[in-house]
Amino acid sequence: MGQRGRKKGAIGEESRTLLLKIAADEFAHQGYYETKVSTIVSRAGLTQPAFYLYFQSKEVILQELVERFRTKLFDLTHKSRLAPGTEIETIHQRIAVGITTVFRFLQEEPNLTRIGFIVAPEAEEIKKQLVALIKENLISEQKDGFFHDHLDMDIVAESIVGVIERLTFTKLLNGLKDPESLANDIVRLLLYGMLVD
Amino acid sequence: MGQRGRKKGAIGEESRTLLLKIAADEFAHQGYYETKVSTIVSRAGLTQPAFYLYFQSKEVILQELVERFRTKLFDLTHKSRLAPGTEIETIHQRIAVGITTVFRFLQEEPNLTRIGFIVAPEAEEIKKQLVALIKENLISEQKDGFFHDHLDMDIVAESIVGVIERLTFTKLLNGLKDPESLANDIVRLLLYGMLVD
Amino acid sequence: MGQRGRKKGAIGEESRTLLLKIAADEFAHQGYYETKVSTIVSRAGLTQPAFYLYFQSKEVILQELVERFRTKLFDLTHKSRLAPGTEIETIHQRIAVGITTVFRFLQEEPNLTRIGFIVAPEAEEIKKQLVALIKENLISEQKDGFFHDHLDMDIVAESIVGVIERLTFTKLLNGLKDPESLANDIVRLLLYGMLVD
Amino acid sequence: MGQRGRKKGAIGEESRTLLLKIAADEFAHQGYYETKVSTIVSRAGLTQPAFYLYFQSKEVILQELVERFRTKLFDLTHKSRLAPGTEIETIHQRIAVGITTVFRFLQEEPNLTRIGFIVAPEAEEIKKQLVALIKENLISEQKDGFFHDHLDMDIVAESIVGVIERLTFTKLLNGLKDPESLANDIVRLLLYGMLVD
DNA sequence: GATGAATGAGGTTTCATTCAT
DNA sequence: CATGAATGAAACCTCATTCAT
Repeated sequence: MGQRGRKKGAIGEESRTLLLKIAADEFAHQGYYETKVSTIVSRAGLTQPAFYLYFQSKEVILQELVERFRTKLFDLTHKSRLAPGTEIETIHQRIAVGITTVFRFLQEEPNLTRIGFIVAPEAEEIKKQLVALIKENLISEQKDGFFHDHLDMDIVAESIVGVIERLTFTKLLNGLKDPESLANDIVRLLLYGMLVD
Repeated sequence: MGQRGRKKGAIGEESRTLLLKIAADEFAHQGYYETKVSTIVSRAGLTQPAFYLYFQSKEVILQELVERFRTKLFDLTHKSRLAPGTEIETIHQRIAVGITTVFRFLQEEPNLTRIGFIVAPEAEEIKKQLVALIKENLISEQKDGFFHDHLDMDIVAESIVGVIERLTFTKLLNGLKDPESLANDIVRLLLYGMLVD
Repeated sequence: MGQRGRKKGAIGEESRTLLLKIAADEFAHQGYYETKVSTIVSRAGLTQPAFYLYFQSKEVILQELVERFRTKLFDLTHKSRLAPGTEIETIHQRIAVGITTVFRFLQEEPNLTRIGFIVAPEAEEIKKQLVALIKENLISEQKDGFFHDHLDMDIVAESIVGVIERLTFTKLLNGLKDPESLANDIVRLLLYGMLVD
Repeated sequence: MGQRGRKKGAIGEESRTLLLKIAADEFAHQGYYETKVSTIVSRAGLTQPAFYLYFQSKEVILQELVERFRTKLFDLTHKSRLAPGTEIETIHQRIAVGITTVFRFLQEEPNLTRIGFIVAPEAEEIKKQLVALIKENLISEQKDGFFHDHLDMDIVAESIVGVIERLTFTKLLNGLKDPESLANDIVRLLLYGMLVD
């Protein structure tokens, strides 16, 4: 399809996408309230009414970004759960892979990550869902005898999410560390503990 | 005491304190932007100009609350560091006590906690300071041979703060868990790990 | 007739007519300002620019509807005046027939009626013309000795229009009464009065 | 009370009253949609936010005016009903007095009248209430044998309101006729009819 | 004949903040 | 110490209308 081969409505779709991208950037870096529709459109080379051609309101565009984040995040965690680890994998490896996957996604979508974890009104809800998912996995592995019986997997799951969140913003998104090594750090710490025996 | 029996200035100080308390509540529960000066003053039984008698601006009153949080938090962690643990204490106990102290404070000041950890623009900075403090302690204990050499104490400190933050909001501030047991959970998890040997 | 069998322009005329009809409906029921061009075109299955293919502006389409109403209304009253009543007719009958004719038209064009009587900026002007017409008739009949000399036919004509307008909206357009009986009610009331002799 | 004797809040009350008065004028002459808050406040020598100090919205200030109209109108018709006509009064006089009272009020409040009868979304409702009130009176007088049995008092009441409305705008509010003579015209017409016996 | 895309202009409303008393 | 009254600034949003295809 040549440069004149634009599909019907292609240019509108482009504008919409552009607005979404810029909005994500603004929301991520300025927060909801400091993000002005006027800024978004002017960065897109458009005027204000154009914004309302594609989104009902400022709130709604945020929602769209949040849903995008939520969906991708849970799709991915779901998929990674189904992907059967090779038999040989140690539990360490299996968990590390899961966490790596999450980190990879967060790294690929830094703006959505800031939005979904911080800016969104539903941020807490999203994290809760993540906790629930992780907790499920942990419990099944606990039943399999991998983890101490006395561990409260709710607390552990919350902790993991707390750690992931913190390291995401302090080490991952600023390029200080990569997904793999971060995941490894976490797994090693949590599995074996800090104490010298 | 007659209507003129109030000590001069007392009532002003009272109003100021009241405004601060209400502002903390509003900021904590509505966030900065959804907190309206008009709401604060009306809850205080005052009028808008009265607000500006005590605080230069909405931003400034937030600052004051943030500084209050920061100061208390670091005073406390400082003091707790100086308080010499009994010789006999295990490392487990020593760390647990430190974390308990932090949790106790956060629990006593739930509004300031939300403000210092979430609402404040300097939230990240505050957490970084906390990380630094914890990291110092950890390194010294690592040098004393308590912890594995290979552990990156920066990551560990970040993780601890991440865990503390998360558990504060999901377990502590809503009364689901108390400081001691939370601290214990954390210490046990981090010191000994999850793995069955 | 195949899909290309339409006579050129036919479809354009159809669109124009459709837009007019829908606009009449919207103006009649929502008023001028609550009627949105976007609504009109979308109800017509068209897009906004299409609207401007047929009408210069929202104001102009209203004008066209108003003129349609005005023309029809005065055509009809004119014609009904020329149609010679049978010699035998009582004055009662003659007037009743005139009013019936008006009501019939208003009933057939409820939307135009609402527009011409309420929505149009020229509503007052239109009613004034109607008053003038009626007044002329009345005066000639007064000269013929049918009506009391002392009656101010200006007031009477205004009254008749007032009554017609009110009964149109409260009894005619909602189907509560038909043109004939309404006309009769009016004529009886005005000719013979309410009083028991 | 001297010129410095202003009661607390007096000046605010003045602004509010002024805004109401100007708004009434604007609504009456420009209609709701062509009335701009900016015009109202600038005519009052104020700025836009001042408007919202006294009224929640443009819609609400219209409502307040409408209610003012409605209340006054019905208060007055109520009172005039209770005021016992002298025994000696003819039915003609009694009715004329009632209509005169209404006209006097409409004349005193030309802006509210335009608002209540034309501009208000509830205009129709208000007129309906007026019709109901008049109808009641008429029926009781019909039972007393003053009026023909065959008259449908619903139609008559609607007619009276139609006439009042029309004559108000075409004869009363522009000073062409006074309340008394208008009322007389109406009563004479409706009671005795137009026909020469 | 019709559309996708966009805009100019303007309107209502909100809120932190200040002035004069 | 406090208030009544007001404002500057700006945000979001709507709508009729047009341009280029």
